[in-house]
Amino acid sequence: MSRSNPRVLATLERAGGFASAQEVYRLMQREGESIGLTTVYRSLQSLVNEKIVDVLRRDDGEAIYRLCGDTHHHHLVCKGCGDTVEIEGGAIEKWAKNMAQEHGYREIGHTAEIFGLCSKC
Amino acid sequence: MSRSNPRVLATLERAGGFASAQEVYRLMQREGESIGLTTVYRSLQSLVNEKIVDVLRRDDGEAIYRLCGDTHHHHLVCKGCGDTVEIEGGAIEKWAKNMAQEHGYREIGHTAEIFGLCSKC
DNA sequence: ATGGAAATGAAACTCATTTTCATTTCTATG
DNA sequence: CATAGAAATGAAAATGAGTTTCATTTCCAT
Repeated sequence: MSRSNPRVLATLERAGGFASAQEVYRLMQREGESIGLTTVYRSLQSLVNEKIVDVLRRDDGEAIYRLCGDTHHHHLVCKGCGDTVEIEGGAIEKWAKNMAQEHGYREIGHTAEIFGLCSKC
Repeated sequence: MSRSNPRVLATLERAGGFASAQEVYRLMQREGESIGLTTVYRSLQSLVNEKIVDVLRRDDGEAIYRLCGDTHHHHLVCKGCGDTVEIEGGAIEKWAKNMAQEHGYREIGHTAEIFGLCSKC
């Protein structure tokens, strides 16, 4: 198993805590850091597993990685500019739990994202 | 410009109103329909432009197409056997609308899936 | 008919992401 | 210190979704 390369995390932070793997890679290259694209992907993957980083998808399907706080939350993403708001999902948690119970499911997880156009777009 | 091929729409309907382009294509092939992958993509694209169909993204980034207006529902998926239950999401709809309004977002859509282990697994 | 516009699909292409595998770097233990 | 095994690394090849190109076919309107 690979562990997350700290330089990747540092770069993601420097990028405003929001970038795709390719962007992180290009950024590191441009700043003269010697690293392989494979390692960038692996590190981001590890950061996701360690729940230090969150993955979302751009409209074109490219994965974007984003530093996130530890409270479990959901996202409100603008389809226009990609701006993201972290939101509480109390209602969702309950809904998920209810639905799961109703159908006899255990060890529940869920995903929920809202997307639309922000006031600026 | 191309127009949407009615057989593609029919197949998407038959698929439960919810499938990726590749799935629609494979389904048509399996059922002996003669069609090219390109046409499937073009037709789905047109259906999206005509707002007959909606696009979402799977977790792996693959685009999935969904009939609009179709009373929209969510899925409860078993991580073990892949069994899927379609569920109502009234609570989610309200939550999404509220959150969006609260942050000044318009033209809202959302995704929400629950996953866990079913009673058999 | 017939000429042009729209539709079609095979194949080549793009591009993000994953896999493979040989090499390098650590690290624990003798 | 030596050194063997484990983990990390990255170049290159592979994968797979989606797009583009272009030659061919199908549709119509005249």
